[in-house]
Amino acid sequence: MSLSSQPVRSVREQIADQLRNEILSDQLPPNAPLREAKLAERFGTSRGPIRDVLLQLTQEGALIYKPNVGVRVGTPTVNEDRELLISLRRQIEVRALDTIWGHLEDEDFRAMREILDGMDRACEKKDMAAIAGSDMALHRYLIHRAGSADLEAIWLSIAVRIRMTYSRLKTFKDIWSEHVAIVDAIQALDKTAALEALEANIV
Amino acid sequence: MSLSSQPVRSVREQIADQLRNEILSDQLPPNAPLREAKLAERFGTSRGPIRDVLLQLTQEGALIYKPNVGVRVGTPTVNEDRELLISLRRQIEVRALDTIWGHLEDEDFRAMREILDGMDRACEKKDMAAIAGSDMALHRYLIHRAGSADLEAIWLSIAVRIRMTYSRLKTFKDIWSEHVAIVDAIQALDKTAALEALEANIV
DNA sequence: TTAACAAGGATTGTTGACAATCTACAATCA
DNA sequence: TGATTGTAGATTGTCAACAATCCTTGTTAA
Repeated sequence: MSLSSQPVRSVREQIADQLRNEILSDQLPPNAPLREAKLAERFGTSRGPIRDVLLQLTQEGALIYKPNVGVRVGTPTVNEDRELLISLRRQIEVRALDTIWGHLEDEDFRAMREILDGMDRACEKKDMAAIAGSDMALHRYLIHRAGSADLEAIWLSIAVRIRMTYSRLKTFKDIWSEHVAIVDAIQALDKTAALEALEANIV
Repeated sequence: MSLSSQPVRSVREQIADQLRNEILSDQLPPNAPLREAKLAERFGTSRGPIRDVLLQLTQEGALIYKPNVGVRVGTPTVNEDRELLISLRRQIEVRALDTIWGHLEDEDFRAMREILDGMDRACEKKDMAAIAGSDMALHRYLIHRAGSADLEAIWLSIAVRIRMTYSRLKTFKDIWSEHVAIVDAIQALDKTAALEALEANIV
């Protein structure tokens, strides 16, 4: 097949991804208001599709909706609640790893390496939105390959609320290295290393 | 204060609750299509608010959306995935119980008893939508009182996907009794009994 | 008989306009 | 001076109309 077989992504999906990444990377900081009309102008649509996106992101946990007032960027979950969410997220990711173990193909590793390449470039450019997006995309790829849309949706809802922080790492490159280690261990079929790398990454 | 202080529920919220209950009780069976125009007629609104509701329920996990085609009722999660969701749900509910333990007031027990009365009436009438709604409402009350909107949203997303089944119980009255036992144990501050009743209920 | 194509109807997606609600600020009153 | 009220502008919520897409059925060709 010589023609591209990339899935066509809907306008809604693209806008949602873009805004989610901006929220996850703090480009849109907690409590920042989002205005339908401005976003419609920014993305070249009418307000209708923007409303859909804002509603989706609200349900995902990225935004807080107030009737007749609008939506604002939500505050990340903290303290014990965050600990519980991290624990839940880990359980889902470990389960996904179990499910896909030994079943990934060359195409899968090609796709994950591609995500890592994007992350590498984002780290070079210190582009936090793209870093956050790649981070999310890699983990999500594994969940997605495990095949349960339900677990994937719940995982997303948790991941969005946790808001990964990168302050524990010294350099941008460390963000990338940590994720490379996960993929390397999976590809080498070293489950102990994969689980360790994965759980060390979700904190 | 002699005037009612009941919170006003938005039209969207009321429609979402009604449809969710119908889905949870199988009145709207898996794979059944939902049509915007028909629902708009049924609820006396335009299609816009209905689209909002359908999008919300889709994100919650009750509906499956297909671009340009519409939404259908989702299929409950089964097998190992369901086991994991039940485990996650239990962890969230146990955490909520910890958080509220010893802090509930007379007003809370009045509210929960009121939900149980509604469940009792629903059982008499064998009204599955109302039973499912009461079941959800009681558990959700506890989560809500624990004070984390994030955990509440994730809990809802899990609960909707699990779809409680009542076939393990002999009579409609058993459904109610099982929930009475939970509230009784909480009110008596008997934590062991509360945890046992709660976990036995979520299967 | 089966597969491919065309057409009509059903339904969703988008748009712009109007109605409803909220917020911020100024003016007035006690 | 602080509290209350009124007003204007910003923004969301809803509506109806039109555009786009899909599904179903019927027809035709191999």
